[in-house]
Amino acid sequence: MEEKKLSILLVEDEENLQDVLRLNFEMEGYEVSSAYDGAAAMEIVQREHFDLIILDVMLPEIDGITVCENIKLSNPELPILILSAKNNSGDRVLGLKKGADDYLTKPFDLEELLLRVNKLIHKSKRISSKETLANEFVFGENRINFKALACINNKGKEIALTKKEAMLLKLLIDNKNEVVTREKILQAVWGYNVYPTTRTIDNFILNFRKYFEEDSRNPKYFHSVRGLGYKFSDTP
Amino acid sequence: MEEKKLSILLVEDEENLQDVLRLNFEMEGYEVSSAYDGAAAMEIVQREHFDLIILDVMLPEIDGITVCENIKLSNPELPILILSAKNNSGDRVLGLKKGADDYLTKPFDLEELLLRVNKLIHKSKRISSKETLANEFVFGENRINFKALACINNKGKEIALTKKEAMLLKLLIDNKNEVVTREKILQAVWGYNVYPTTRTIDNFILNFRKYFEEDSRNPKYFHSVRGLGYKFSDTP
DNA sequence: CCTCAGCGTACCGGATCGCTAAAGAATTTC
DNA sequence: GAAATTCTTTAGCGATCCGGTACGCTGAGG
Repeated sequence: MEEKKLSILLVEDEENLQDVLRLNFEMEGYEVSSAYDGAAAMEIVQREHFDLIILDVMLPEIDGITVCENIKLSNPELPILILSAKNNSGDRVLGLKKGADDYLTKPFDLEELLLRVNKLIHKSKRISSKETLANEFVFGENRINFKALACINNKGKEIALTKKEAMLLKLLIDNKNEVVTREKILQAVWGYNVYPTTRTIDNFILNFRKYFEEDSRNPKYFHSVRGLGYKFSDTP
Repeated sequence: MEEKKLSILLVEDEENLQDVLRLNFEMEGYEVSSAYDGAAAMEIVQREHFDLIILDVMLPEIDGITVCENIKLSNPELPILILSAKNNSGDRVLGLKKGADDYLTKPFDLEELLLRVNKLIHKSKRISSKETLANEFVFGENRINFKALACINNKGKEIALTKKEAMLLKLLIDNKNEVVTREKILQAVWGYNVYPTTRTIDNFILNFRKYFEEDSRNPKYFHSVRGLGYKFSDTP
C-alpha cells in the first residue's frame, strides 16, 4: 500500500519562520499546509483533515490560545503544539489548560521541535485492525474472502470484488457497527485529505447493496448516516 | 465508577523536592512511589506497574537519561517525564531522543508539571478506555453508542441519532454535571461563525427529552439552566 | 402584571443521498 | 499498440429527510 503522508497545519504569521519550518517538515516527509492568522486556521480545520497543528500564540486578530480552545471543542483528538515567544510559565500553563498537547517557547531548537512533533503525531496514530485478518468474513448468507477478492452472496452467486471495492468493504467491516465518515473513507481508500463533493462513494455502496442485501431499498447491513458516512452493521 | 488510582513513580534524590512533589501528586489523587537513585528505579519498575515515571536527570550513580533509555527498552508504552536543572536544548533533545515523553527544566512551575503529568497519563489511558470514546455510555435505562450513533432508550426502543444530535449529546455528556452555555454549544456543535437562531438548541434538547426522559416535563437528565444553557446530570 | 426564557408543534428549504447513464481510466486481450 | 473489456469517476436529477425557523403557549422572576 502506498504510504499516506501525515499532514501538518502550520499556523504562523511570520513568513520567515513559516518557510523554515515548512522546509524542515517537508524534509521529514510531512504534508504541510499553511495559515497566517487564527481565522484562516479555524476555517481550514473544518474542511481538511490534519494530523497535527502547530500554532503560534502571537497571531494577528485572534490569538493562538483562543484558536486552540476553539479547535479543541470540535476536534478534541487533534494534537496541537503551541509556539510562543514568551517564556513565562503562567502563559505555558494557560496554553496547556486550554487543550494544547505541548508547548514550546521561542527560540527553540529545531531538532527538539521535530522530535516533539514526531512524538505527538505518532502517539495518536496507533490504530490497528483485527477482524479481517482471518481473510474470510461471513455475514448473513454472504461470505467474503478478502485474500481472493471473491465472495458468495445470499443467492449463491459468486462475485469478484475489485481492488477498491475490497478496500472499502474491509474498511467498513473493520469498523463494523461504527459509523465511518466520508472523510475517513476518502483518506483510507483514496488517500485524499481534501474532500470534494463526490458521488463516488455512493456508487460503491450501491454495489454492495446490490451484491449483499436482500432488499437494497431497506438495507440491513450497509446503512447510510446522513451527513456523516456509512455504517456496516453485523447484527441488525 | 470505582476508578483505580493511577500510580506514579517519582525518581528524585533530593528529599525536599521529593516531599513537595509527592504531596502535590497525592493531593491530585495519584498513588506515589519513590526511588532515590537510578538503580532502585529500574528495579522497582520491573516489579510494579506504574502509569507514569517522573525522572530527575541528576541522579547518583546512573544518570536519568540512561535510566530512561533502559526503562523504555522493556516498557515502551510507559510514559516518562524528565526533570532537569540544565536549560540547554541539546540536553532536552537528547532526553526526548532517548524515549522521554516530556521534558521540564528546573525551576519549573508546579502547576505546569501537574498539567503535563495529567496530559501524559491520560493520553495513554485514553487509548485503552475512556468514557465516551469507549463508545458506550449508559445513564438510567438508556444506552448510547457514540460510534454507531445508535441508542436504546428506556422503553427498549432503538433510536438512530443524527450527526448534530450526537455532537450535542456528546458535548453535554462530556461536561456532565456542569452547565454548558449556549455560547459553548454553538461553538462546539455549529462551528465558530455559523450561529443559527438560538431556538434551534432548544429543539434538540426537546428531542433528547423525548428520547430519554420518562417524563419530559420533569427531566431527570437534561436540565435547563435559565439564562445560561443546559446541563446533563448523570446522577439525579 | 409584565416580560422574557424556555417549551412544543408545525412547516418549509435545501443539503444530502440514491440511482441511472455515460464518460473517462486502467487493464487485459489480441 | 490498437481494440476490447473492465473498473472508476463524473454528471444529473428526483426523493428524502434533517434541522432551522416561525409562532403561540407556559411559567418563572422581578
